[in-house]
Amino acid sequence: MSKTQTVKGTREFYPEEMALRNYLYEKVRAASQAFGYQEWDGPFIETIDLYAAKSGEELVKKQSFVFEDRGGDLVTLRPELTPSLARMIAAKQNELTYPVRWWSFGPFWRYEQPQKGRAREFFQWNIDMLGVNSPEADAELIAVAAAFLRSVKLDPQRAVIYVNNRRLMDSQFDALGIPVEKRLEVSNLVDRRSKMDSAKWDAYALESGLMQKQLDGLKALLGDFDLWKKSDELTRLFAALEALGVKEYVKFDPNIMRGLLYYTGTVFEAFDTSGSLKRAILGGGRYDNLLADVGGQPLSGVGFAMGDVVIGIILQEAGLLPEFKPSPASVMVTVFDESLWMKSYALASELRRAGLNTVVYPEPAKLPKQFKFADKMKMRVALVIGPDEAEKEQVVVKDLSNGSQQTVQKERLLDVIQKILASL
RNA sequence: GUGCCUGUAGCUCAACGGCAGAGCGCCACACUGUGGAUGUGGAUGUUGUGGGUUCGAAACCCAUCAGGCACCCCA
Repeated sequence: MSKTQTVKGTREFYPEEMALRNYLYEKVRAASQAFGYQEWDGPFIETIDLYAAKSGEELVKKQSFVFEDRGGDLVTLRPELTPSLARMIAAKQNELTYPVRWWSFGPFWRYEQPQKGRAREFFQWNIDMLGVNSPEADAELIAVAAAFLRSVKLDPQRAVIYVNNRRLMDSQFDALGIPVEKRLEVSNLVDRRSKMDSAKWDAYALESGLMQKQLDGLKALLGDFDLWKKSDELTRLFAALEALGVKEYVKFDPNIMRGLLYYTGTVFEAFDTSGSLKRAILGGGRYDNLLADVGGQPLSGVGFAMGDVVIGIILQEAGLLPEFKPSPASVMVTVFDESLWMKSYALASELRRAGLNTVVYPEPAKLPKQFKFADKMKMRVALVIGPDEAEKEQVVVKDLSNGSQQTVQKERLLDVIQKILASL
């Protein structure tokens, strides 16, 4: 072990991990762009004040990396993106073209206890639509999430997006006579239910001030998976999801509450149903009042976020990651001996100019060693220029996937290589 | 920030308080014009770190760091 350790909860991306990160980025971009969303980003460092307004005390006081800069101002590594989004939208509120559809994929930091699925430094996909307040807009965001899940080959049996609606739950809480000031506590109670055994949970609920009748009502509520039919918003949402072709990924669940204060309508969370992780893959919902806190006019939005850590573990455990290819080059030119060294270098250069990613062995070495290297780097084609070939302007082309090889004239070389690369 | 568990070779793990080991991987050779397979040989290390107990510590105790599980929160 080296003497200096990494900072707790940070992550080192060796080429294999970097490939996974780029794979996620690629799929995130594809899903976002398929629905016409524009890529954007905010600063990685913000003032602490930006988050003080709306993010919730927990996030600001306990989970942010806060520093005093050299000028004495308190700054923080961004723990989430939504406040930056709100400010940037507010700053150009009257010149943007609505609806705004924006997505982003970048680093975030939270000072948390690292464990499986949670790091202090992570990458997060954020995607939002602003300026339209409708269940159909909510459905579009859920459809983007489903499109992503589909694109990484997580099928609806494996990944489910659970949906609920804050307004629906509020009206149900009203009916039970649960006062507004108790809502947050009840929300937390609901969030906790799956983690406690039911007798304990009952006792805990009563202890927190619910009457027995309210508790019974609450339990009936949380077990009612047809409750969505009472909500016009959710009825429209599910109709839209069906039209968008993603209905099989989505289920109504009255137990989905979500802790963040700013959600006002539809809320949703995606989970892996069969893996070892019980953490949300992604989560989001509708928010209505975000811009007011940064000085903008009221503007409604809907969006969600997905961290790279949980989805990465799930895809790995499910065996859904594409095979890691160490070298971005598929072609390697061997160096036969010192006298032919520069011939190999020249050939490699020619191939690169023709658009082929090409590795050339950096020194003369025994051929077995060079071939072993090409094999380990999972390259597809190895080229040899020995004395015989050099004399006749030929090159030996070996297909490393099956061991077959042929000697070709240099003019035909590109064609032959390209044919091999094109075949599976 | 709190509680519990774990930390030994690159990886997965073993070793009763008594000489630190195995499998896989790695390197070399068999193979001086050809990778994967096979065989032979080789190197694995301040037992996370620092202290203590003991004739003797990888093991027991304390501290510390890191990881995991739960709480909290959440992507």
